[in-house]
Amino acid sequence: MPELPEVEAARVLLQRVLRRRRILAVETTADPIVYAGVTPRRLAAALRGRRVERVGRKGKHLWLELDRRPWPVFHFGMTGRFRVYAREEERPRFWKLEMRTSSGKRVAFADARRFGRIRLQQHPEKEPPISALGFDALVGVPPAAELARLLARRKAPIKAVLLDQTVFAGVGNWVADEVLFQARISPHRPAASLTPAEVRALRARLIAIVAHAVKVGADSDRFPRTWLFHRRWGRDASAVTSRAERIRHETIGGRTAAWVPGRQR
DNA sequence: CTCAGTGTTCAGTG
DNA sequence: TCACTGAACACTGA
Repeated sequence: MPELPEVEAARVLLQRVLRRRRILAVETTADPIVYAGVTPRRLAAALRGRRVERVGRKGKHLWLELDRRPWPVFHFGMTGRFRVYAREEERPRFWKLEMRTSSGKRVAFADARRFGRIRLQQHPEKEPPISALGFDALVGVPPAAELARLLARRKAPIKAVLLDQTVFAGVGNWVADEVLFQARISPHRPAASLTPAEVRALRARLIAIVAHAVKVGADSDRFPRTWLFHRRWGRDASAVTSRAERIRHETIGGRTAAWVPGRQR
């Protein structure tokens, strides 16, 4: 579930469970793919006994700020998630790391598909991949004039540019489609072809969509019924919006785009 | 059995 | 050098 709103929901959850608490015990698995450049032994040693001061996030990356560096950095890939529970038997399937806290709770990072990554870094925000990100789509969206300047240099389809994390950090496939749907812009439009009014609309919808999704804890049942989100899944040729407009599915920028030709120009 | 998929990276092309 | 495209990655679930 991991675009910015889902990762922010995880950040809030972890902050609630871990903040100002000590990590008493750490369990690891041997997964050389998800463990990116760090051994289970080093990761456990870095975490055990540490106090969590706060939990940080930029784009789709999340990290724990401990009372001593280095810090663990998590990327969720397609299927990464955190779970909080009380007993070992409740450990989620595909768990990669479990921390037990001074409150007795357990926190695990799990990832079925293994596109997720766990790193150990001295200064996460100053090192790749986080240092290469653009503005954060929740707290860092620039003024319309500056955003227009960024887009003016790009001739790729706006859908592809929205997914470019070096520009819009945190935007993923469903957020990008939702923004273009609500702003009434075709995903095929070269980014540089957007008018100033369209850039303003795109910016306003991005801010509103991300803010709402975060406010409801990324619980999609609480997204407005008019959102494309509820109807975009599965390449269903008969899919329609809440106003009975036909939804088209096609590959743009290497991803499935769901959009409404009758409404997006 | 086949295919799509909430993401990123890398090789190849122009 | 840079922007862009498409394949590859690993695995589940429909």
